Amino acid sequence: MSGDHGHKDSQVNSGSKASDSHKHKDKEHRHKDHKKDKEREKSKHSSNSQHREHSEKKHKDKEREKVKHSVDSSSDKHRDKPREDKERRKEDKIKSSHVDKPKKEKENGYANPPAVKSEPDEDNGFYPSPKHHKSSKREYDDEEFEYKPKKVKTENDKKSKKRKQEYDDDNEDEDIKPKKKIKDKRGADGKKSKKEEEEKWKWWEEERATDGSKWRFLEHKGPVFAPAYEPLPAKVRFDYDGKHMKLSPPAEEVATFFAKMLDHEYTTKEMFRKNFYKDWRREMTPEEKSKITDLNKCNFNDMSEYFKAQSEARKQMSKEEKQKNKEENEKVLQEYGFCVMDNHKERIGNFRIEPPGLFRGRGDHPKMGMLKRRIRPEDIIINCSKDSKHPKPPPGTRWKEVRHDNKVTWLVSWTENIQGSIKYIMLNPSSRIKGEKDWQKYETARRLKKCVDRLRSGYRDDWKSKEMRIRQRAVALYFIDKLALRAGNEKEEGETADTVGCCSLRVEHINLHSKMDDQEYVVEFDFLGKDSIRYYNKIPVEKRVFKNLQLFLENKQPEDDLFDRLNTSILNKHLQELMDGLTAKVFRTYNASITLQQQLKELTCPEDSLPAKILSYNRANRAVAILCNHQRAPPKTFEKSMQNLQTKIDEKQSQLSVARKQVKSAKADHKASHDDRSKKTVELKRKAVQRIEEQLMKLQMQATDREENKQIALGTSKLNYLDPRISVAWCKKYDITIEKIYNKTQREKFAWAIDMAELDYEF
DNA sequence: CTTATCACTTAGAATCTGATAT
DNA sequence: ATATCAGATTCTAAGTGATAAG
Repeated sequence: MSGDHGHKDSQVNSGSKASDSHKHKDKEHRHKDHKKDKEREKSKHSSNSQHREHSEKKHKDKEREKVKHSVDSSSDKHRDKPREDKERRKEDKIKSSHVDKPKKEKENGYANPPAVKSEPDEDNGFYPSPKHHKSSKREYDDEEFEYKPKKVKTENDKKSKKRKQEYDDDNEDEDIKPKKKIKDKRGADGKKSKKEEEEKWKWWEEERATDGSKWRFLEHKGPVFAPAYEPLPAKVRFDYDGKHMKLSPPAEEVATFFAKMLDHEYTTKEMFRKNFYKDWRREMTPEEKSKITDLNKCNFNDMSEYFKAQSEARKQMSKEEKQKNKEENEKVLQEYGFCVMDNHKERIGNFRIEPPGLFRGRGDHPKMGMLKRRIRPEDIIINCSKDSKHPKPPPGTRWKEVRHDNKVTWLVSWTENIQGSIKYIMLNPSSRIKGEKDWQKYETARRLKKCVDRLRSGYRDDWKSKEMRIRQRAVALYFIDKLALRAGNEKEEGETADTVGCCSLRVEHINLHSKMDDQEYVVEFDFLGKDSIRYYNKIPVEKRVFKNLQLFLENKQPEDDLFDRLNTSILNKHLQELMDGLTAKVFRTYNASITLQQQLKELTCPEDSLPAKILSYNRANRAVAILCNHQRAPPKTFEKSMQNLQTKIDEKQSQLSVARKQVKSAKADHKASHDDRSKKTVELKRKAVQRIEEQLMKLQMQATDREENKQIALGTSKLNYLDPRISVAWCKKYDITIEKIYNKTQREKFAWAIDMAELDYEF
């Protein structure tokens, strides 16, 4: 498929993920009666360790001998391990400082384990990441009361020169900001200048707080509530058992939620119907309850038709009406869509409270169809600073609470009734508070890059450990690193769909094949991950991993945990010891970003046309999306849109042949007449051919891109996993405008990267 | 330790919008 | 002008991981 264009990099080529396997809708896949009750779990472990005494195979015995469960061996771990690590690291450094790595070197290759370490030895990060040094993190050296944008933090020499020009204006900044803030609400002039300044605010050139506080001043208008329910016009019918029935407003409202989803597959699902019906009944009057006893006898069709007509009517609205609507929205946005945080007006991400409706859980969710209740002001907790103008609850209501907690970033929260979890209103990704965190995330991943070889040889050693828990940890980490699996927290059973990540993999999720086709030691993964997206992959592993997996599987039932002595908390604790700030998810970020960087190097030809370069970029992006298993349902209009494109290509092709003929005849003309005029015509026609060729090329690129992208979602990795500076640098290197790869929203989110990355940026 | 809670990031689908084709 | 479509935007569910509580 797409990403593999002859690169030998293991992240990209690892395994053979069936690209056609996406959503797993079948129920069989999920075992319903998987009871993970703790008692059973525990007893299993103890019996496990007993069982392990009688053996079948010789080499297994040997394996077993080496591995004792931690119960008896927790104290006999190798004491000298840390020292070893240190030594190794030193050695690596020495080597690497002399061996200049060729640019091409794969940064994360497993294929050839680190004979020579290749990381550049530039340890001092060029900006002080707060996560970096825990020690300094929580001390706040400048005084609480004054928020002064200070000069840019100490920078590494090589970077500083290019940043220098930009931060000379500290003082100016400082003066402008308060003024600007006051001016805010005023007329055109104030607004305009404010806008420009705000857009240009370079928070990344300012100091970050080093205590735990997230802000010093926060003022906002509170949330926008869902519009109140408007009862249906009398003519809209609801029929029960063939007879018209007028529902009470509360029951009717919930019925409309169902009616609006009638065309959706959800409403055919047993679980959905059951949950909906149960919650619906609770909204009914006693009479309704006694009359309505069977959901199957309910006819929502007329209601459904009514809503369809409504949305149709909305589409048919006149331009003026639409315009008016738009302005209305804009007004709400201006009023509620922004807040003031530390002297800057910032965009809020989701300022509207989620309207009531039926819960749409993904995959086989036990709660799908339940009523998501309406949120009232009394449910709302407001967070803002004490000295701000507090948001007002709607007339006649009050907030649940107003608090002033600057250790958190949210402005509004409420508790949702399906899972009992808390929902938040937070800032937009373009905000300082999100941007800083994002930047920091990539810096942590870059620190991982510097020590990943050490870590890798560490976990390889651990495959041989005497302790079961350490072996499990090491194999799990190998999967997380090599396959970019998620950590896999435990989930409460019965509350959510049955999905897993690495640490929560069960025996039934893998199959071992000591021989498969022409490969040895193949592990076949088949499980549902986040959002119930299927992960299917066959991947050859090292013999030692394979043997370990066999060991982990011994005496277990399909529904038992593969890594019974491991969970995310243990794993992350371990990772934290290996590197400050390291957690399982950092590997995903690291591997995604490093893969993009490599792929871009490999796939981009400097002499390619612009569309070809864009295709290369998308292919690099796609390689990452495949690695991270970011799938999507093929768009409903996919086939059609491919056809449309093909039609265009055909057209262009015939245009091209026409144009070519014209060149020929023009040439003939010129030969005959030899005059200037005909010569000009030849040139003109040639140009036309060239232009059409280019256009054709572009269309073909587009078609290829789209085809390859049929069920792969690029957005998630682009937005969450790829260090934007890699992309910015790539654009600069090949003289491609940033707009070609980032749309407006993305440019806003990545403003920091666009501003700071130069063409030589290395992740 | 285990479990619960909280805050925050990551995720695909649904919906909207505005450009382009008819 | 209107319909269609693709890309942008919104929506909110579902993860991760830190920390508090038991």
